[in-house]
Amino acid sequence: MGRPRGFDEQAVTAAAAGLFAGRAYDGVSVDDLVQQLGVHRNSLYKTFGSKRGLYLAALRWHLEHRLPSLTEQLAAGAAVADDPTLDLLLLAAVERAPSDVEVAALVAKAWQTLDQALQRAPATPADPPASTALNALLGERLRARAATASAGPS
Amino acid sequence: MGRPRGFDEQAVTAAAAGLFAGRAYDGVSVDDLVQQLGVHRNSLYKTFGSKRGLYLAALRWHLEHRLPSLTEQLAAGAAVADDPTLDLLLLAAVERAPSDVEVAALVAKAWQTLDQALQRAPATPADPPASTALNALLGERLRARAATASAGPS
DNA sequence: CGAGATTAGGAACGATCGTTCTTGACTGAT
DNA sequence: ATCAGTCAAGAACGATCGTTCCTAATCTCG
Repeated sequence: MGRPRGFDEQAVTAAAAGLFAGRAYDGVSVDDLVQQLGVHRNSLYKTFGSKRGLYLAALRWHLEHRLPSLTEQLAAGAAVADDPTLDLLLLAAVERAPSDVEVAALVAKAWQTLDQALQRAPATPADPPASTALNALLGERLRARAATASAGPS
Repeated sequence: MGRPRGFDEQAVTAAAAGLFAGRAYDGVSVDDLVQQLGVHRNSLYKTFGSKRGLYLAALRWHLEHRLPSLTEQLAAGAAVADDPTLDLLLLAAVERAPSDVEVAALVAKAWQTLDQALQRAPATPADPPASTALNALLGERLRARAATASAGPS
């Protein structure tokens, strides 16, 4: 009953995550989302409730669909240089988590998953804390991100 | 000639850095700055030119005045858990640097300084790349920050 | 073929953003 | 004392923010 949806909710969610991985939360306006995702304002608000709702959905989607394969790659020792999932997590942790408990919870869960995956990496002789491997990875990605300044001041 | 300035420019710069270390750039409004710093709008714009000007001044000030002592502590092996300088750097690197080449340059310079300081840390038997120590430190601070969710969603 | 329901399209809302302007109070040098 | 120059106080600006509302267009089902 009623007109069918003209967009794929999952595709939109994933695309939104791409935007949120590139710029800060406040740097992505609803107009940007409407334009880049090709979905109308009304549909966005009907489907996700609010900008924050879309953000949370995007974060959740990435954590659920992309994080598993990412952890596999990491556990296999592969270098994942520019995975957008890491960027999304980085931004979520630094910028959103301190002022949004729901984001903080999602980020904490992601850390947990990644820690477990990295601990089963090619064994090190000593026994480092479970977190050191992920810390190093995050630091590395953080620096790589800071080095990719593309646009002008504002 | 003229009425003397009613505030200490360095103190204001430092205080502004404190605000920018706590929230994202877009999350700190000019009204916030005016209110928290106790300096009038006009004075801020007269002194720093713009919000971005104040941000850059704050970042530069912290890098020039706080980073040296921070590197000393780090080189001495001290644990600097909650230094606001690190938070400011973290936020600058993740959120501002990708879209502001000037911030990116400052951040890169800070990395360089910290790398050198950390490489002279209590010698490790092997010879890790110069960056690994800092990477670990950044990762650690990143996670600590994400875990301190205080305020509600919005 | 109509009801009923849900979408797309786009204008419009109040709030807040960064920035500028106007006015008057204050200070230091002449 | 006077004048010039700076600062303080706050109103005001246009732009943009996230969100809502209204009006068709378009689909499914009886």
